[in-house]
Amino acid sequence: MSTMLSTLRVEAMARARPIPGRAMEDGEARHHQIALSEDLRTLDPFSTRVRFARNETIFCEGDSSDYAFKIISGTVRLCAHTPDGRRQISDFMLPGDVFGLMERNEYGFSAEAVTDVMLVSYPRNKIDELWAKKPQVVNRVLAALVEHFLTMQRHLVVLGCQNAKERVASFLLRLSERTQSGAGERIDLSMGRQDIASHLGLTIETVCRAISELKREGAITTPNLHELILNNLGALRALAEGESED
Amino acid sequence: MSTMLSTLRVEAMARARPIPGRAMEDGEARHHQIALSEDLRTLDPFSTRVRFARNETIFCEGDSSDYAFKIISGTVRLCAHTPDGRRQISDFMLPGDVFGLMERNEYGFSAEAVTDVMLVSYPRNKIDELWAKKPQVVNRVLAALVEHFLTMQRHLVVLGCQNAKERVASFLLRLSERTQSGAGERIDLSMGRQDIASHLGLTIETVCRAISELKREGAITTPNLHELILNNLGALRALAEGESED
DNA sequence: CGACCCCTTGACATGCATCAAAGGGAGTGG
DNA sequence: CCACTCCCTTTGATGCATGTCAAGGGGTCG
Repeated sequence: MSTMLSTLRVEAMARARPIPGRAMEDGEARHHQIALSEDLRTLDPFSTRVRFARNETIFCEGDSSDYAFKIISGTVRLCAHTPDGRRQISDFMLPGDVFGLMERNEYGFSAEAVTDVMLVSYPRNKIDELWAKKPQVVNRVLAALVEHFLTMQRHLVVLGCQNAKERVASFLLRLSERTQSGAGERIDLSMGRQDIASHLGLTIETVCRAISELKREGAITTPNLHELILNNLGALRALAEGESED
Repeated sequence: MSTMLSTLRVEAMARARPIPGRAMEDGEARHHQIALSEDLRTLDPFSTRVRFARNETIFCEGDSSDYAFKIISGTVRLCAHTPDGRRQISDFMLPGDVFGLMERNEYGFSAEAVTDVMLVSYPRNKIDELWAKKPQVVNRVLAALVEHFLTMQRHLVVLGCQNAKERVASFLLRLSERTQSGAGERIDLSMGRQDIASHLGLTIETVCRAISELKREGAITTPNLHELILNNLGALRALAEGESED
């Protein structure tokens, strides 16, 4: 009952299944995140609001991991840089997301502001104190880690198995699931095409062509550069989930 | 001191730095794994030895996650299957490795025997009881999760940024670091070429060609199909870590 | 010895990267 | 308010790395 990871599983079960398939998982992800966010709120007296401008670096891989961050507004990219200048964006963080929480002494990746962002920073030592006092916080952290984990695993499949159009479809679907849970269609594409490319292991040109093709097929519409409408979720899912659509 | 994640970080620090660069990280990974393995040993009375034959499925994605496993001997692949039959091997598990530990109700991936394997299975509920009694076990699990995490992140870079030869070089280096920590050269390539391909997001032919090319260049030697000698670690590292080698 | 399975190599096809240039959109200065 | 400029996106032309298809090679097991 009050055991450690079992609680995590109870939490996951307690949640009524909203939609079958992937959407459910994201629902759980958000659920855990909200719980975690609540925990962090008790640290508000020790937290600081920080602002970063577009393209500013929040921290670098290897920096001493003295703070965890929660996003108030804006978008952040988490990325790894290789010695020869290539980079891989492992994920984007949106408002409400927490990052830098599960590091060792040093951050394992860099964090950069995609847009102007407002963050709350929580000092490491206060976080440690918090979960020394409240063991159940550890469960939430574990839960969040496991979710993050599944997300990365899905992304491994994207990078390992999918072609350009499928990758873009996967990306758009996940973005839509993260922002509106409903079948809502309008997506805020706050990151540039180059960032999407770096996330999907493609070039900017290939991303553009894939988007254009989806537009031509009527699956999506782009009212402007940073906004996008999903007209045909079914077609996108067929692409993203690898169903042959003959 | 006896706080939760801080302990994890103390453990990581306490370890003297063995070798610079990636090897250090793997050293820490092994360290955590050994600690975790020790914890599980207290569960031995409840554990069962299980044998699986080559290519047998240990569990499927979606199965109820009633057991965690530790490998005694043999190799296991963790993989995701897509509806249309493609698959992505997220990682290989070697003797000493533990898997299935951080699942929710259901496993998030499938596990299959690459070779004949001998496993120890630990019942979920006993694990829960263990870390209800010994909170420091949770730290080890967290530490292991974080390590696993960094591993996946590095693999994201491999899949997102590297070409075929670089991928194979990365794979061989990691394998060598996991098995012998020294500059040892002989690697046991227990998995088939097709499995390597599925792990690296390539086809079997491309993997073969990359290996052949590395052989031609003298970087490696293949005494037989399932054994491989690294002759030139420097060249392989240059490839894997993306240093321009003009 | 033969059959099977997997690996290896070759020939060819193609999807994506690369190179190049034109097309918006937003901010700035006249 | 318009024109200019800059930055990013989009589209096109071309080349290359890797996928695909096909044939042969080598080891292992019956």
